[in-house]
Amino acid sequence: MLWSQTFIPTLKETPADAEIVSHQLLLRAGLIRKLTGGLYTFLPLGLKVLRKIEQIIREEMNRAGGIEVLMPALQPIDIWQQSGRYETASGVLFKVRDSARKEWVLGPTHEEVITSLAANELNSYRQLPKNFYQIQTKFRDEIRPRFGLMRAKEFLMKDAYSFDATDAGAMASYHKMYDAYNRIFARCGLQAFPVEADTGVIGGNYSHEFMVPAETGENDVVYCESGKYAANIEKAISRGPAEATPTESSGAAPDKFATPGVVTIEALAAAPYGVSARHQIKTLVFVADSKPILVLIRGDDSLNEAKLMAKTGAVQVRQATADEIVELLGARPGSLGAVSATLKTPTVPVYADEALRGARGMTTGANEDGFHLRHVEVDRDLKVTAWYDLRTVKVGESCVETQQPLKIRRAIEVGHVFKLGTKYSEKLNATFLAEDGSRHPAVMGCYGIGVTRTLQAVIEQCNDKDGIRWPVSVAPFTVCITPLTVAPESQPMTLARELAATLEAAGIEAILDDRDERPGVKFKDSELVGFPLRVNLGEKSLAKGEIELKPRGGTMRMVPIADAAAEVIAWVRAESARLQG
RNA sequence: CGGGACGUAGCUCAGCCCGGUAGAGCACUUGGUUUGGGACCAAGACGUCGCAGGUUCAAAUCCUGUCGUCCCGACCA
Repeated sequence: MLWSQTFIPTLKETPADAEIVSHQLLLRAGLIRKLTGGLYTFLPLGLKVLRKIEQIIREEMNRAGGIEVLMPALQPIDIWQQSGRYETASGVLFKVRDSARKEWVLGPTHEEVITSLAANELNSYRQLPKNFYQIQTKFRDEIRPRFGLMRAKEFLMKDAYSFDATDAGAMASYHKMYDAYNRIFARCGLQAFPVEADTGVIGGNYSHEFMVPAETGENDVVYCESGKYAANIEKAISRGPAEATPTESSGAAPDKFATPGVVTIEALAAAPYGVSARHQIKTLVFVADSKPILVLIRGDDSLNEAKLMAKTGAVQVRQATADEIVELLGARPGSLGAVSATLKTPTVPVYADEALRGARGMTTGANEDGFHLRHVEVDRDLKVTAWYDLRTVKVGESCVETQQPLKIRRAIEVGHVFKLGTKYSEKLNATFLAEDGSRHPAVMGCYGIGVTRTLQAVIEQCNDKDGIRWPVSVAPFTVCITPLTVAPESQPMTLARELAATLEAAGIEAILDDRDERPGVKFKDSELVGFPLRVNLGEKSLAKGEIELKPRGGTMRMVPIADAAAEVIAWVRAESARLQG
């Protein structure tokens, strides 16, 4: 491929609306251009990388027994109503109407479609297990598109769905995908690792996310350095708070005292009150599926809303408004409590974090503006509807596996595997006949990879001050051949054309920079775009009978003209071998 | 949807406070000189100052509204 014959609009300056380095480099290296927020055009080089990642995914999915299909992006709403997600996922659903005013959705994911297919086509245990996958554009009405391809309204996703006759079979399918994902990301040159994850709107009961460590990621991962424990912070557990919850009893009854103007944990912890956060009970009011609930957390902990949703089974949870709180409790935020005697509405459910079990000598709001209660004993003074682990794990807490201190780091989620169970197969009647003639819903799993996000994650992980450093497996071109003069019959250009032809014949993709530009421009561009190996053909070296090999980010090496092609091929083969998972 | 910032040439930005001729660098066109790390000289082309109202003799500049973009929070591959 000749550079002049394709389209690589590099930018010397950083576009103003790109915040993170991978987004900046996507634009500067001429891989993508924005149409509008959350929607991007892939330019030739970006598309080449995308196709390479797709191909790696396809190879590994096929190797793991996946069967490729292609489902409609435009979907009827009835299957979404049947699964119940027309409501629960309505926040991300793009809805469109046809000329007859009939409503459709643009698929954000395909459990409904594939399960409908399975309902019709998979009727016998003899047909199971099956794992269908596709690589397709997804549409999500993201509340806030962000960071270029990281969170877009439209993005390319590989999604796979497994159907098994038994739970054990479903676990086996799950682990096949888990292993395939590890290979896929390794082959893409990414350092990605699986962590335990919350299942969210998709539902199900077992799940891992594949995370790429990066400061710009949108997730916090809690992990133990032993490697024995890693989980998304939404799901993570520990052996509890570093400091124990107070349990010593003074025997005194709850005592109301005036705290004018005190509406925060910090204010109550400060003089003249001096009630440390650990001795306070934080009372939060939420509306869960339209019903108010009270949530109790130790004063120095923070609530994990994902856990709240998961544990209570609520589908939609939001914080109550100030007006709703006053109506429910008769006081404003800052003076709220759950002590039974102070509750205006005693029937309201009270969910308490495990860390508060047996707590005594606590202080909490009196449900009267400007007053708190002290000497509160949870078991004696409160009626707790249910105890759950609701707190967010903090750095340094003890690992449940090893008791070592836990760490937290930011990461980008590039893949997610779920064991779904029979949630969708039951709702959409995907049942099969077992050997004994009994009918059962298929046991399902679903498995996603954000292909476009993976592309950007590679850039986020592989770059330096000069630009991108593509792993050979996904580089748009493996070799950039750079003649320093481009007159058609010049020696550099003649040798460049020969080398390009030889590499092509060896199955190595090369781009020949035939632009009549000064060497500096060509060097800068090739480094910005990030081709793994550049071959310089300049009169200076050629006069000594040499050609220059410059690996991206490595040191230049001279090789005799006659050996150049063989040396390049050997280099590429060695690099490729390193990335074979 | 809440909070913040910003919309001026293809790109990066100045001008706005204090109203009065719309600017710079890069990119682009032409000619010349250069040619191993984003060249130089000269000439040129490129703008409804996001949009709509208002105030004013006069608005990029002041006021109101609106649209868009980016960042922080709730959502997710």
